[in-house]
Amino acid sequence: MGRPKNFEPDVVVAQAMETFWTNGYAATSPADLAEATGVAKGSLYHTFGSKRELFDRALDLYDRVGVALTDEILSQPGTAKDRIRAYLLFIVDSDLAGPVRRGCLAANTALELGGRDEAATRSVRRMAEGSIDQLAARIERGQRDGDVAADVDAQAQARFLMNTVLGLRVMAKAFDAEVLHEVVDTALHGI
Amino acid sequence: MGRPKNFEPDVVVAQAMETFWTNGYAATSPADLAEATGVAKGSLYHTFGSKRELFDRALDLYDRVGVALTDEILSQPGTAKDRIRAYLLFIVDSDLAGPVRRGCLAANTALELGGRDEAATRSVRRMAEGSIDQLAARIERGQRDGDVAADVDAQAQARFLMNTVLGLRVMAKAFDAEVLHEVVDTALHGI
DNA sequence: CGCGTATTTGACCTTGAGTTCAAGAAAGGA
DNA sequence: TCCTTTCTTGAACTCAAGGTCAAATACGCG
Repeated sequence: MGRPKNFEPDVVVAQAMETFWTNGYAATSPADLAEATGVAKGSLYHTFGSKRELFDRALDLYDRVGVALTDEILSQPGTAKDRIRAYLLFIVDSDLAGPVRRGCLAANTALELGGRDEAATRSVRRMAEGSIDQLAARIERGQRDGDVAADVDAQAQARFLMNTVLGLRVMAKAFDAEVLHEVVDTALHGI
Repeated sequence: MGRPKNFEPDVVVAQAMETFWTNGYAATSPADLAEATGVAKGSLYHTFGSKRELFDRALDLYDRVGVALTDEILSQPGTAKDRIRAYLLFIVDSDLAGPVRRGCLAANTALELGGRDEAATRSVRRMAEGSIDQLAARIERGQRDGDVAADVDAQAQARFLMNTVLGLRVMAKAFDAEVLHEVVDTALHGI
């Protein structure tokens, strides 16, 4: 009953995510979103309530995609060190591949809204903790497999690697591949 | 001749820097700046031309202060590793000390304007390269002093440390002292 | 003292952001 | 078929951002 939607909310969220990712939260206007999604402003508000709610859904999608991608890369065959290197290089290279250096939506959000916006800070923290857990799990598996020394503190290493990833996404805004790859190599010395 | 200024431009730039640092570039309005500095909007425009030019001067001040502070910390007595640790801890702790986690003005700018704004990207890159040079110089001094192994690549380590600093300033938005201190310790393993 | 110059200021202007809404359109059910 | 319901849409609204300006103000100088 009622007129059917003529767009897929999930698709719109994905398109909105791209727009927010490229421009940042504040610099993305409802008009931009309407143009990017092909859905009129009024419809967007009807479906999502507000710009902020749409953003929350976009951030959530970003998280889910990121977790899946991380999992896929880390679980391929190889030592922990190799897989984590592949993970870091993947981040660097996909960042460098696009026409615009967009960095990480979550990190961008942390810096743009973090501190003032309580909810945003919590989301970002939760996402970071998720990534840390994925990395720690892979390091622990490496210890069981015998390719990582037993005395390595997996949790500490994972946090450190998360920190490196965040650094890389900032560095990627201003430095080129050579420098970033060197940083990746240096960061991996501890594993 | 003519009416004298009744404010010190340098002081206003410093106050503007604080405001931009706390709120971000876009989220700081001319009205905010007028309130923070105690100077009317019209006067600000008369003296500085535009919000953007004021921001450029604020960023420049931030850079000069940062360079001086870094130099002071790195040149105090101790091994390279100890001094760099002190530097990292100083950044973390001063970030955590304030009521708001403001991170690094330069990094915030890089993420907020980087990519779209060519001039901002260049400024930030130049500032990062300056910090890298300071760190590299300190490591090389450590090698001459004999407290850093001769086979360490000072430039690569310095870039890596810069990356770590940027990561820390993002992490500081969402994590607490314990985690950040642990990251500092882990990052210093390579020196 | 009055004149020219440089500064100060709040009022004013334009533009666009974020949101709401009334009217119309497309479905199913009676 | 007409009605109800749900969705669509551009117009319209409010508010504030970023910037301009004319009038008022304060100094040095002849």
